[in-house]
Amino acid sequence: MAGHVIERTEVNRPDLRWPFPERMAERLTGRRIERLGRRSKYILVDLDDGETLIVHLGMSGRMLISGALPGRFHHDRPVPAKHDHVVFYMDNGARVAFNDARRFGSMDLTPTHKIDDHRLIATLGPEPLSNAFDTRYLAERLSGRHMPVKGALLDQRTVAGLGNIYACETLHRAGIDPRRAARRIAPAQLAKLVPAIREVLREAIASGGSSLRDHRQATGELGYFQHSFAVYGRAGRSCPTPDCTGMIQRIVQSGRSTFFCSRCQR
DNA sequence: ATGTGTTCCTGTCCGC
DNA sequence: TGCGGACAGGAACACA
Repeated sequence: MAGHVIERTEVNRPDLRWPFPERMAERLTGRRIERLGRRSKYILVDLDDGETLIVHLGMSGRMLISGALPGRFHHDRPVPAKHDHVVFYMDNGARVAFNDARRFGSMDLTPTHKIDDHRLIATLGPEPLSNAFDTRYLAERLSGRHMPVKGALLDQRTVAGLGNIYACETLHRAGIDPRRAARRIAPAQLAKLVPAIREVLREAIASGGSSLRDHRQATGELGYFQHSFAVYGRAGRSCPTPDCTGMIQRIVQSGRSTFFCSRCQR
C-alpha cells in the first residue's frame, strides 16, 4: 500500500469495536499512503494530508490482499468475503480488505503530529525491543505492585505489545511463576525477564508469528512459532526445560488462560 | 490508586 | 448431524 493512492474506500458497516470516525470513507479516498508504521499492536497508516489511520486487528482481524498485484502479497481467496468490513481499492489494482469475524478490531483517524497524544497510544509503555525497555525501567514499573506478574506484563502500560501467548512463554523462559506478585520478584529473576521478553519476541517474529487460527504473515503464509511453544497450549505435557520433570499446568488468571511449569517457574 | 470481573462478537471444537 | 457449553490471540470499562 505504501506509495499508492486509495482510489475507493468501501465501508460495509458503521463500526467495529467503536464507531468509525466521521466521514471515514471520504477522508481516506484519494489519499496517497506515505508510509506504514507500527506502535505496539497498532498499525499506523500515514496519509498525504497529515492524517494517520490507526488500525488494530483485535483477536481475529486480518488484512487480506487480492486483485491485480504482483505475486508475493496476493492472498489467494475468493472475494468479496464474509466479514470484509472495510475494503481499500488501490491504484495498483490491489484490493485490501480489513476482515474481522469477531469485530474486536478498531480504526480511527487522527492528525499525524498528534499521534502520541491519541487516547489509544498515549498510555502505552515502551516498545520491548527498544533501548528504553531495560531492567531498571521494568523494576521501577513493577515495584509496589501486588498484581500477579503475568497480569502486569499484559498491562500495555508496562510494556507495549505483549499478549497472552508471549507473556506465558516469556515467564517460562525467565523461570518466574506467573502468579507471583510483581513486587516480589527477586532481582536475579527480574534480570532474566527483559532478555527473555526480547528473545521470545525476536524468535517469534523470525518465525512469522504464532498461527493458532487466524494469524497470517503479510505474505498470507502461516506463522510457525506455535511449534516452538514451551508452555502455551501444552497443559498436561512435560516441561521442555532440560532436566525439569515438571508438567505444564493451565490455570485461569483474570479470566485468561495461563500455562506454566510449577517446578521450574518460581 | 489498584486489582478483578465483565463485556463486546463469531467461529470452532468437544462431548453427548 | 444437531445441540449446548467452553474457549479463543485484546483491552476498555465498571465496579469493589
